[in-house]
Amino acid sequence: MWSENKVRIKDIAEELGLSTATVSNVLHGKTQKISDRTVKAVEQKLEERGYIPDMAATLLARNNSRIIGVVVNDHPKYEGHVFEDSFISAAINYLSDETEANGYFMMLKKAKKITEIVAFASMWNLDGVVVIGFCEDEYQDLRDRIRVPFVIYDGFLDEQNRFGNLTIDDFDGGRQAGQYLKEMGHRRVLCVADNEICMDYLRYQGLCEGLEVKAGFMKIPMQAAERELFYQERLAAIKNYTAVFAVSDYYALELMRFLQKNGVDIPDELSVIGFDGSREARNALPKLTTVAQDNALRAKTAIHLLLEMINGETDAQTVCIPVKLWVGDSVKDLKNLKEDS
Amino acid sequence: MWSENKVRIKDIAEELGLSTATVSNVLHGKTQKISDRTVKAVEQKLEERGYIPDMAATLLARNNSRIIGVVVNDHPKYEGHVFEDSFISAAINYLSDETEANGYFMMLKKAKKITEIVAFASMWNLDGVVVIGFCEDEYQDLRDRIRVPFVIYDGFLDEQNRFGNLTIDDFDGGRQAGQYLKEMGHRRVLCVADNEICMDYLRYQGLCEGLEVKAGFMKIPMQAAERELFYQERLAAIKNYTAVFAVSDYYALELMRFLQKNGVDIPDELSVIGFDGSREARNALPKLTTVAQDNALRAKTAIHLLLEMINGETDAQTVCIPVKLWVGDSVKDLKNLKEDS
DNA sequence: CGCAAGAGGTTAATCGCGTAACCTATCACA
DNA sequence: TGTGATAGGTTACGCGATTAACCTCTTGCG
Repeated sequence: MWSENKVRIKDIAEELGLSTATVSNVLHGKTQKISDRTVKAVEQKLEERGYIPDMAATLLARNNSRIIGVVVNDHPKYEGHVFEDSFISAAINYLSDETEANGYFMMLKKAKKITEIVAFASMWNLDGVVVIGFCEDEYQDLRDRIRVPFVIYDGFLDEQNRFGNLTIDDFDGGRQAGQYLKEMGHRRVLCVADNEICMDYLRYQGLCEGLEVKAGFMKIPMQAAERELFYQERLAAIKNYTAVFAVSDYYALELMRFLQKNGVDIPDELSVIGFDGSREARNALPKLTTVAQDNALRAKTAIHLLLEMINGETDAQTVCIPVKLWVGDSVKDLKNLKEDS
Repeated sequence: MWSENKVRIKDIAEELGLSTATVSNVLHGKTQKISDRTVKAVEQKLEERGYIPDMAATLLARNNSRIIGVVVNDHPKYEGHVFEDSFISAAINYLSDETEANGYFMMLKKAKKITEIVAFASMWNLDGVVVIGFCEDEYQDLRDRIRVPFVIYDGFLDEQNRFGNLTIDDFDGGRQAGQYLKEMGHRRVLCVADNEICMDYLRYQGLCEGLEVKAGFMKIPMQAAERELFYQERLAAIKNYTAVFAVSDYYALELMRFLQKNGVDIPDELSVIGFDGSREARNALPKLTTVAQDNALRAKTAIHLLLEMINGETDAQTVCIPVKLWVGDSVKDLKNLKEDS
């Protein structure tokens, strides 16, 4: 119905009076036992006929698929929009490039449960999986059920090295922010987070270390709807500080907008610093200074770790990705008040 | 190495002393010729052993793949970040949901050339393809080379109905913006666009129609680097208007930030209205009023049109998606100066 | 002269599933 | 008693590619 039929190895072989094995061997560079003339002839015919391998047949015939699955937790908090999240979409973008660069295909999927990942890996004979956004016990569960290696893209500190696992150095990120704020002359700094454990607390501790003085800590509500009122009630308290460090760009930008709406000039009256290095941070007014993660590096590392695990070259291990401060316009220089530009 | 081996139809059949054909028929609901006892037994065993079909084998055995490809033009202007673009990532998100809801798989790919799409469709036996971001002659080329139906996600007006093609009603979008501005008492309105043809011009014409008066038109440079200076030189001219309509949220937000940086209050001194309904618009300060596209509807329509084409139920045709004004805080009410909250 | 060792292939099984064609036993009915 | 329908399956091939095992013809060499 649409254009002519698909070209198969068999067609190529028949047209040249050869067997399919020979054509297949040429395709895979196993030309030791084939004369140069034949190789040339096959290559030319393949080119001429525009041969494209059938993946279904290829997958079925060999025992590795060269497909890597990327599975993202379709968490309710995203309300069905996971792939639009800036961290996730960056992950997808870079993972796509990186799998392709290594000669693999990527298959993308949202999942709510671990069993979906297992089924996904099984049905497509995935060589490995990158998982994003699940929690620790789910990963333990996954480890017991799945038959291929996987890497946790947004992992956590795990001294036992149970998983292929990527983390960032949260403490160092906080420290860099703290040190920068100190250099800019800030001493009264508030840390804003929605909990006081794990990575958020590491970031806070790093902040204090960098500042060389203890920062304030404010635990904000998880529910977006509650936060506006929460901030409203604490506006005066917040204005007591010269700078606010939020544990994510999301919170930083939200707070920045709240403050601006309430007539607080950023950074003149209050400095704000975020964490993530999102595009939103770079597009904000003023540009949000933030502890930036290198998403490209993270994806590269994830795929390389996964491939090594697939090839049995390495065991499950936690790899730490460095972070680096990105300077925008949201932090005021208290020490050095001459302006440039 | 990782957990036990995969369960095949053959295993199920052997354990029950049946043939694989019977198991396969149960799996596909072809149970007319199978006794209830056998059906129950098979179903139970499938459940018990956790059978998951092998897609490679399935694809190979039947002549449709139930895979839909989504191919996005990896255009240089995105600098390798296509999947992070807000329009694109929304498309991916909704298309993923919609393919799954219809029992299809989605395969995602960046491509630079039409031939990559053709090869992609061929190697995976795609049933159909959704393409995003290429231009008209490329689509014509694609039509001649590909063997399966495709739908253009971000299409254009095409009276000849040569393609499966989605457009929005650009004229009506402009009209809605114009009408709203008129209701808000604006008469001196400037339209900002980077060209004066096609959809941008339709939006401009719609704007004038809605306003019931001719709007100004300003063609801005394509190059991001040039625009700041361009605006700077025309700041006074721009401030002569009471409202600016930009043909995209991207331009609207960029202009809004520029104006704010230059001390112009939005919307008190100047109103701004955008086009697209992006997340950035909703998160801006002030929230950007914008002509919103319904991305969920677009994806749903794209998949339905594609499936109809796949099933031969419909020919290639252009489908128009309605747009609807989303009211933020970036347009001042000039007529009715009493404020509510 | 006879045998081994390449060179240059070919044959045929296999991957897991789908499906058209075929088989067999039972029962009804003229 | 023979015939045909029906229920309840089974057999066997094909999908397209990979690959181990197997040919056959030269040529070299003791």
